[in-house]
Amino acid sequence: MSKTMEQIVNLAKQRGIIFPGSEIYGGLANTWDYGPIGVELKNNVKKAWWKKFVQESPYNVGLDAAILMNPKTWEASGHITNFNDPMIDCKKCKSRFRADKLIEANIPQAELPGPVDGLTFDTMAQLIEDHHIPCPECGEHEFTSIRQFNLMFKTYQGVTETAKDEIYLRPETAQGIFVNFKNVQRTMRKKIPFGIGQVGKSFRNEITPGNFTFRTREFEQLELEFFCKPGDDQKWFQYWRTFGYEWLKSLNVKEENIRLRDHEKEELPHYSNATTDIEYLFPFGWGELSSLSSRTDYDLRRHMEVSGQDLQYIDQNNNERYIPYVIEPSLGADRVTLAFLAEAYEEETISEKDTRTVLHFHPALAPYKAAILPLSKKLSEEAIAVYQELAKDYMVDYDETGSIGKRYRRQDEIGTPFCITYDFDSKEDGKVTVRDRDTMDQERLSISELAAFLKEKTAF
RNA sequence: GCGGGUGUAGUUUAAUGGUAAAAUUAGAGCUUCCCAAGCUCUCGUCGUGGGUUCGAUUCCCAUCACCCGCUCCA
Repeated sequence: MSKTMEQIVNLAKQRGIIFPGSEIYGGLANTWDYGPIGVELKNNVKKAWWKKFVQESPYNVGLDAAILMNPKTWEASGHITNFNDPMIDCKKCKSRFRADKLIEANIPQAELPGPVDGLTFDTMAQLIEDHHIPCPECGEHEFTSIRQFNLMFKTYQGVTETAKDEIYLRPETAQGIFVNFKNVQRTMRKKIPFGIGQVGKSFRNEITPGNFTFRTREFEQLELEFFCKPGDDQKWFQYWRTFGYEWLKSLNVKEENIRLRDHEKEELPHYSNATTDIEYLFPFGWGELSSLSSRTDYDLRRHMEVSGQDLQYIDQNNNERYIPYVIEPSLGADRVTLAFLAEAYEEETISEKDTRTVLHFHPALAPYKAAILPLSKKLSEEAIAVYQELAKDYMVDYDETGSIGKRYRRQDEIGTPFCITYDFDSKEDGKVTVRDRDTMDQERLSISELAAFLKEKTAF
């Protein structure tokens, strides 16, 4: 059955998964707040990532670097040059273009006064004028002046707002890893190959955010920078490519909804010699979840140049010195969370008049692992005792309001995999009924069996 | 940022230049006791700010947000 973003957004708002940001003030464009159910889901996504990419990895360790970094970082990373786009608008058809791309496409390299990247806005405007470059959309030649779009958020360190104290919110978490490469390698006594994983917020002034939490200006990344010997990069690229793909599949993302897309040479970013996106088929179309990049030694080399520090790795075995190559499998935490939400969403037809909305999350991702539902309020006391016992180890819900059927449906809508009913026999035989969200199968278990059952089912 | 569209209970929809209605949801109670049952009661709405008007949810302007398209996307 088809699903739409609208249905997912509505359910998210209705059930405490994701709310529009600052809603009582009329909102703030493209900000979203994770509600009580959503924060559990997203935390579980982050936990599941950390478990496979850091905890269980024989190679990798973790890190949590600061969002605010020395501005030199962005000079070294290339963000100051490359995150600044010269934009120009056609006055006739209102289309917008990048002035540098317009010049590249219309003027042969040889006729330019230098590389396009290095041109001033004035020179670019003059070139567009002199060559009478037409609008690619409507063919007219009537452009606005060139304006600069900086995709990095600026703020000030200290209380005075002078240019000197201007700093940026990080546009990616990766640089926090690169600047700590030496610290981590030395303190953890790591030998190449090894990786550093990090989960954290990044900020980008995207021109067009949208599609719910898919593209927002504040977002969370799941990043791994994997350092290897130059020459081994292709091998590790393949390794992490499979690893990321398998990770998604192991969390119940269907194969037909994921695809790997290798970038053409022309669309490779300046730091990369190979990039593969993992894309997911959202209700609005294919969208990038993850970008696996082979970054060569670009980042460490640039940080060496700008900082003057030696970031080379010394291989003690053969006294070899080199700048490690980097493979970066990184994921968008909000995007992956949205993908799991979209993947899990289903409207099931039970009978002619009856449908139920179900989120078929992998139990490891489910916000609540189980819900305790007493068959009658007369059984509250005993049922609450079961709830409290389980709450020590699991995120569980308790609900005694309304009919039992309604309570099942409520839990289905937030993806709780197991509903546990405490009935009139429970007091006698010490057993409860466990109902499986997906199969609707029921099983009668004692409390100790229940603990083992949940442990097995929610394992990842 | 540009063009187009939309904005009425949590949700889906009505009506109206004289301060708004239904269903559903939510809450309380009765009943039932394993899949949205029934009954009673209750809470809850004109995105925001101006203007016109005796009076604006309705007309006008601005703004904010959302949707579609474009531009962009490390």
